[in-house]
Amino acid sequence: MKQELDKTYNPSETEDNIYQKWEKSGFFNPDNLDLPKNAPAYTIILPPPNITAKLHIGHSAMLAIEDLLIRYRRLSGYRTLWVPGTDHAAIATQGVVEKKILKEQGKTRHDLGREAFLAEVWKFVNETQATILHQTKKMGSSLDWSRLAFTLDETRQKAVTRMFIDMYQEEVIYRGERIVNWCPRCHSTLADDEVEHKEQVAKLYTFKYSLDFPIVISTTRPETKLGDTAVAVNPKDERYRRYIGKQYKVNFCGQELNLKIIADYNVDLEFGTGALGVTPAHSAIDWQMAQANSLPIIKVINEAGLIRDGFGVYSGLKAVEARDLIVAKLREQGLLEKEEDINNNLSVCYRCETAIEPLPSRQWFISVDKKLERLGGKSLKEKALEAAAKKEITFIPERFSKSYCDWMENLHDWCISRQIWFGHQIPVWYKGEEIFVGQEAPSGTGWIQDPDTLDTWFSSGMWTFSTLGWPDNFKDGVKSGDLARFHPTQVLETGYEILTLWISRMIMMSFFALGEIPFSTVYLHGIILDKNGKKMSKSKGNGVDPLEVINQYGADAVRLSLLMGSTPGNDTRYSDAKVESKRNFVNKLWNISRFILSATAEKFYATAYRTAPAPTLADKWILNNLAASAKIVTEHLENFNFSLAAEELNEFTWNKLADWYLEVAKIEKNKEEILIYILKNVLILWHPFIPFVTEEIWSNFNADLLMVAQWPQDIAVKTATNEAAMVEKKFQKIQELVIAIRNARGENKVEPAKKLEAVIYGHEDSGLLKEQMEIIINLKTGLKSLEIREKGDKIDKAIAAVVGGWEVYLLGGVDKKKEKERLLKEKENLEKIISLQSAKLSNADFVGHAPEEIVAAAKSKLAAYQAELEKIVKIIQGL
RNA sequence: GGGCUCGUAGCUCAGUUGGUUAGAGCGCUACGUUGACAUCGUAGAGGUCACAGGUUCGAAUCCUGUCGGGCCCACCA
Repeated sequence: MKQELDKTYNPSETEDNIYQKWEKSGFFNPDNLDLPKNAPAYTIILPPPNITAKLHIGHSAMLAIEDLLIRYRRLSGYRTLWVPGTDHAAIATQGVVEKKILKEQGKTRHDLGREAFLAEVWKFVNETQATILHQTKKMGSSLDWSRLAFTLDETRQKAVTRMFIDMYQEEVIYRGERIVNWCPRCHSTLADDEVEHKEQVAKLYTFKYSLDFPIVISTTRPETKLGDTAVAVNPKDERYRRYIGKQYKVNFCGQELNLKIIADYNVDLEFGTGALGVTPAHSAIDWQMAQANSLPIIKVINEAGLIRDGFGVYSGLKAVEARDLIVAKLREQGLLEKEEDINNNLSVCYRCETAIEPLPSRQWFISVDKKLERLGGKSLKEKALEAAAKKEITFIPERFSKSYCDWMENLHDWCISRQIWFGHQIPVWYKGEEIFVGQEAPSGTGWIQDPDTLDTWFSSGMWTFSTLGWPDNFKDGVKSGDLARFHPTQVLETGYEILTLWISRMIMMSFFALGEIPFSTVYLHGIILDKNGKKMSKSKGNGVDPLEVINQYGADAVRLSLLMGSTPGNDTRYSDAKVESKRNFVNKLWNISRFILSATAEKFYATAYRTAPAPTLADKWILNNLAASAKIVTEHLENFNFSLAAEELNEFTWNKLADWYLEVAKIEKNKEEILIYILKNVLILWHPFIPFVTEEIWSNFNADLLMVAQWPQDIAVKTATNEAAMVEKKFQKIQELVIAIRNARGENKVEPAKKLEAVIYGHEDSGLLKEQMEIIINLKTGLKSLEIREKGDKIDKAIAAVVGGWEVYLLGGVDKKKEKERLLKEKENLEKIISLQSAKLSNADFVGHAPEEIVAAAKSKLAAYQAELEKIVKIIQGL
């Protein structure tokens, strides 16, 4: 039953219904798509949002881009899969819940105990997860919910455990002692990238260990000097060269130290005294020096940030207290030479901002350098670098390939154990000195599981294949099921800020598990800043809630505003005004459709959208433009130029279809088939960008779903190329003429009510039909009384406009004097342009070097200008 | 210290291997709007493409340098 559409589009009334319709259809799941057996797969695994909080507008941008890619491919006949999921975000989540129970119950996690605390975390996780999934659906995301995953669900736990065991057996995972970033408050290690640097003013103390020690050193942390085992100097430093290799016994504030003088290029000659006390246990760089020089390691500070036993009066003190005491003692002994303020960067925990204490500790590591048989004798690092170098994985924009490689080359072994409770517990069991690695404890009593959990990136690093059924779908090196059909995936789309954190890990994990890349293209989007160009953050309160914006403007408008006017890898600013303008466009499209459907009888609704009906001039023009635009849009989408694709479509839809063709269609008859044809194609082309409104309009005249229609990548251009060009030229002339008439009318300040008359002289080779001229000009200018005469007839009225081969005379309200002035000015302009153009053409280099078609264009342009000039000169003489 | 990035209209941004007169949206000005759309239409104003050199017949685009914004990494003993 034919129904008139509402005057304005109301997103909030339709979006939920449309989404339900999509879900019910089952087409989010590629298994339900009606496709030939050999249809190529197109897979994107959604970067799982952290379940620490609800989604922000940045997530919306991610969803908009990925859904665009997915919908475009689905329409293009791919076996399209987009897998949803969420990330347990171990440390971050535990931190949020710890804060929550401290606030609500006044308890710490230790008060609750591991089991009760984890129950609290899971409660929180389930609530947030529901919110996130709801928000994701509101954006219109065509995710296959039947494959929903969580980085810590049962399936993923199995996969993670298996990965750990495999890596342990290949000795990629090992247990070792290392300097780690230790947060004394969180009681956990932090990865290097979880450490933040805070600028501060620190005291730099310059002193001697004892009176009989020859070298003066500087430090900001005198308390750690209790564990010094060497003094390092730069080998180039003349001042200290003679000491290198010597051993000294000193008494430093009551502590006996054995100090060796070593040479190391890491020592900066300029800083302090150019000599550095080496404390292997409490500085990463000192640890390296200690390894290189086989120095003993003395631990001074414990996990609680207190001085350990065995350091006399200092034992049990906080590090800062010990520092004061030592400084006082040095001063008392006259050893302290200088005390000055310096700027330095304090390493702090990214969560609680507690100062990091570098400590040696037994942790689990993944070796990135171990050569592996399964990788043809190459290491994970080498394979990961090779993938980028050989362009097996390409980056968009390309510059991130360099960042990735730089980072990868400097990568050290990855510490994967964390001293927190929420996460994948390490599948290692201890009984005294015995150690067992496996899913379950071995038989026998007394086995205790390692209390630590895995770094959250361990499980998210496996995301492309743990979501596709690994390890069950991988036996004896052969993939099966989803893994065979969808891995490697096509695109990994995410923010550039986790290029190193996540992407690098996924690549290494995939090589280890499957020997292949996880994805072939990495598309990186920028950050959405607030309207002042500042990062959005909870503490600043400048975040934008996607649901609120969707409620106000509709999901389509939000999507389009995030997709347009932005380029990969570059940050963009969010503004309501932009969303509003996109909402206006959505409404425009709605009204275009409303007009077409109301002007079309129901029996035409079935018109095929794959073949174009036979056209008149204006029809040919719009069809050529549709075909050309479809081609350009497709190219832009293939090249990830979403913004340009949308701009092209916008230009076609608004400026060509609505502004010109629909106006023609109001006069010319029998356009129903062609209108439906165009509308269907326009809706398909727009669907990946604005799925809701397009599907809603489509449902008014189609029984099937738009989301599985056929992309017009090769719609026939009925006219030959040269004919298309001619059509375009003719139509352009009409457009120019119309605009000229409007201008003339405006300049002559003629009241529209006067219903101007005009006489238009046709040029013999303009190739336009009088009737076509009449229709369009009449319509677009409001000139009701229009007369078109053959050239040669004389008329003594003032000329208003000259366009191409056409002269327009307005029969009323023309001031001859004014007109002459105007024409003289135009003449002057033309002469200027002509002289410029001739100069250009007479330039031998231009003709010799510029492409032929540009030279030809310049020539014809010049000819056109000259013709027009002649005409104007003639008219001026007549005035 | 190393690296990346940006500087184009009042604002937010496009501009894809250098090529006719540099674009869009918003804002602004003027005019208009009786049946697709005021979430609208028509027209207009507004740009030394940060600056200075260079390469080229030709530069917003490539090179060098300067200034200014942003980001990342490392180090800060």
